[in-house]
Amino acid sequence: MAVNLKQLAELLGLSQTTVSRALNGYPEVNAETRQRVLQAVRETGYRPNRAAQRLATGKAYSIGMVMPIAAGIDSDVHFGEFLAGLGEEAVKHDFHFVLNPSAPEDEEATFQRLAASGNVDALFLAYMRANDPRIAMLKSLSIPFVVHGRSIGETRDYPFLDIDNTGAFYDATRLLIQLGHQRIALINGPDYLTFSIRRMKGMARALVEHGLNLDEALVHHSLMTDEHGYRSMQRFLQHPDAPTAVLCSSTVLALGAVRAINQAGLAIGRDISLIAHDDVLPMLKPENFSVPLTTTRSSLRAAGGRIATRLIAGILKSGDYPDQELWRAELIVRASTGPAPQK
Amino acid sequence: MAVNLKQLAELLGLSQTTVSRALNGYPEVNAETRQRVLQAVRETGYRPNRAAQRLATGKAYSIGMVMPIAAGIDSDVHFGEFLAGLGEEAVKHDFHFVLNPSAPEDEEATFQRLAASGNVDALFLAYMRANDPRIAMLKSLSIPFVVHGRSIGETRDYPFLDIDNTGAFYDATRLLIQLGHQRIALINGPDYLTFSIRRMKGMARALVEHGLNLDEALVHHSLMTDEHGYRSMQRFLQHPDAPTAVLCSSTVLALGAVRAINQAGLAIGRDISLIAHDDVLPMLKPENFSVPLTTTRSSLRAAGGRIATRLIAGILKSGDYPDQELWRAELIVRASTGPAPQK
DNA sequence: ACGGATATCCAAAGCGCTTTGGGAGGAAAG
DNA sequence: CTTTCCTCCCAAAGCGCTTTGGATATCCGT
Repeated sequence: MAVNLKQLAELLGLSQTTVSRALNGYPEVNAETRQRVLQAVRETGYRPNRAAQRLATGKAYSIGMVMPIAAGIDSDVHFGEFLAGLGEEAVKHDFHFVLNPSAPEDEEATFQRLAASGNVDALFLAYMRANDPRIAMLKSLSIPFVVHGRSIGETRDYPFLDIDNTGAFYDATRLLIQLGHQRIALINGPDYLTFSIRRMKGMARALVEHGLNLDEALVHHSLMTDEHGYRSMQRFLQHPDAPTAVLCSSTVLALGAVRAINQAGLAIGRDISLIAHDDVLPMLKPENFSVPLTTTRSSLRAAGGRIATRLIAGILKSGDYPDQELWRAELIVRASTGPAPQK
Repeated sequence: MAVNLKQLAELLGLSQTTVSRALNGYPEVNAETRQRVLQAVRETGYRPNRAAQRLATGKAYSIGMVMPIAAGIDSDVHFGEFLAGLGEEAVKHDFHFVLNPSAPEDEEATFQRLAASGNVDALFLAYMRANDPRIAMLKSLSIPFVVHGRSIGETRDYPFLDIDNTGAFYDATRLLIQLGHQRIALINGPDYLTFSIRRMKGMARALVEHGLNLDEALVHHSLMTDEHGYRSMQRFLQHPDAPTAVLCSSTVLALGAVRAINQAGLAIGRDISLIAHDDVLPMLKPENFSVPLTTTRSSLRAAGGRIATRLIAGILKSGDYPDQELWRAELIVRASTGPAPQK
């Protein structure tokens, strides 16, 4: 049924060499011939056999990732969404995954095994922590990798894709300050992850620039579940000098926060303003909240896709992508932010 | 660095044929010779090249799965845990994954593409629903598969691994009845998934056998998050004729339920009894609950591993595993169940 | 002692692709 | 008109494994 290179070459009256070259973009083939080849590919539905390519090129055509087995990580919506982006893109290029579950303490060994197995061409790393030791490890492994996020307190000489968390929360905070808010709270992700650290930093910077200070009592760190959002918000509302605005590190947290606010009988956007970071989770759209949410937006799925793209391009040496990318998050103002209520 | 078959054969003064046969368990090789070969493998650390094996055998050495992109599925802890089991086992045998994210409406096409790609030797299916159309689809695809769970209202002629959900909740319910409980509630998973359906059935059966009835007001279906557990339990407690015992379909649900009970000032195991189904999530152990939880236990991770094992054995035609398995869940009595309180 | 099993082993032919090392033919250069 | 240089194409050699189709040697019964 499926044709192979040899048959395709015969069909065209060409040699396998030429057909192979035409397909792989080598220069020493006539433009017209190349067109004929491409046309024939379309007609026959020819797809190169990956196993043969692997054997011939020594490439594995697959990317490895260590799946962390730890509380609140593999389990969370955000991970699934990111994985979806990665998977979508990988499948397009007919790339495989090697998913290696590993407890944090074995991670190092797992990476090494994976790299040594010859079964993956590249590795992927996420959930960056401050001074993350895994980066040095990966560098020593002589296998390409991309990290999602950035470490803190490390040299910056490794490939990454991150969003400008500092900038996003700086912008969000400044918007709130401009609206007159003085008491602003933060419901953040786990405190050891760098994105949380940076978001808090962005917020603090904006406050300081406007002569305000970050009140530590108004900052909560936790796994990003709706439950934690609910509890944090409840506690904030009980605070003697309750905040008039709150930043959430995820729409999932915001979900819980909104619930707490409603329960307290307050009006979002009037009594209290809310801005959430939106990872663009398909089942949780900020515009569908009862009061549409002002957000800093950056798609996690897109990030997953982009990382796959870069990893694959790196393996195939096709296309040229920047080694380090910092995506800006868009600040999208909706109804959940309004002027600070008068005392 | 790494030796290949040829080198290994030379080293041993044998032909590649013989070495290959020795390794793959063919009979036409002297026992002593085989030992020598195995010894040499140990010494050299020889590992067959998977790409070459793929090419020679036509097998892909990888298993495909469609990752559902839908609310409360890919996102949940249970999925992660299951995936971990699958991944662990697959990696042991040096198998790959092809993770194909897909929205429910494209699932069919995704499966077909995956099967046709020649990139996977077997498929895996989960989140069974009643009358699940995907089973007939997979059967028509002429590619081996195993489903996790069972459909309802379908012929039973397909390979599956399921746990005896009916039995588990039957047992749990009977225990509660024996303890004198008459009003028993159920906090269940989504109502369209077969495990939920069966658990409710098991519960109903036990009740009926003891002259009791399932009160529909005491049954909630929802995604299995701690939040939903909390809310359901809260509502049950407000019920005019509140239950004295509750079954939860997951320890995650139980987490929320326990919170609601504590908040209401009730004592677990005395004022109200609780039994949860325990998927053996490493970060949520029933014995670590403030009042250790009585559970029906069956490890999700083990199920993932077992499915990988079966799939792999099927591909390799090594080992003989039953085509259909129904695992019993163990009823483990801890402190959360006690005699029904006197009115 | 001999034909025929039986037990072990081997050479060689693929699997489908990439890549090396030319070769033919025409254009540009001398 | 020869020499050199491109341009475009091809034959063939792998990549590392499995598997077919024998070989060779041993051992059996008769």
